Amino acid sequence: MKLASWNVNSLRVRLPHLTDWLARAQPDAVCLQELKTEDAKFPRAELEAAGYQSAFAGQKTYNGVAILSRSPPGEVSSGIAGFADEQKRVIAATVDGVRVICVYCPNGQAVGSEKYDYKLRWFAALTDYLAAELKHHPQLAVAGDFNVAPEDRDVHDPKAWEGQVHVSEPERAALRALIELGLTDSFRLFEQPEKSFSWWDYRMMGFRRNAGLRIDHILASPALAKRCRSSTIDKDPRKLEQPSDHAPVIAEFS
DNA sequence: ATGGCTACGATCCGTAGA
Repeated sequence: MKLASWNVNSLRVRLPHLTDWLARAQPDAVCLQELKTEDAKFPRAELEAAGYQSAFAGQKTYNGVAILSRSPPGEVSSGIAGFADEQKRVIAATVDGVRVICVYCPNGQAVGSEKYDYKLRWFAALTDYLAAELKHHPQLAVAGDFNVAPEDRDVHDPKAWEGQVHVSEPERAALRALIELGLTDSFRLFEQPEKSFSWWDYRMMGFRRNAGLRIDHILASPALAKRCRSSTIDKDPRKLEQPSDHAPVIAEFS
């Protein structure tokens, strides 16, 4: 099973890139974030024509998540059970026997802000939710935009970013708490190039300078991690005209 | 120098992302 995650930063704008990429990369399932579109405008037919079924939870302008899959998605649910949230950031479905949970974690804006507090509360709720999901689904993947760079090697300039949102210690601790449920960062199961990132700022020629962060992750449960055969970041779509600021991340399972 | 792009929705800029 080839599983991918991609923050598309507007599904409407990125649909041509997405369908081209699906045809080329041939994933079995894809988690999408930042659809920025309401459900009534979700391009279900176009994606079906590309060979993918869709489960989605969208809203106007902001957020929005989807899971695309070649096989029919089962047991679809959205949101975090027990955590009331207007923002559409989580959708889950069972695909080919794997519980796939697609997440768009809050940005946090700035350390100490209201949005930062929300980010930390959201992570705590997600951790409780995943603990319960893991009990029911030994084969489980959490894939998405976590908006946290786990370690300094996931940051192009750790000194410049020190203490900032996306790398601050409370955020990293929140991600660690989630990982300590028994999840594995699939990317780090394998030797990787130095300075591997999944997001680059649109400004200041961030991509050309490789001034990026690795904030998009595919986490695997113990049983699923054993099946992981590769984990990569596909930078090619970031090179196109009018790209998303994120690149797709991919993990393959036997 | 705290900016720099991009997308959105409603304009002719503000909000948000990261």
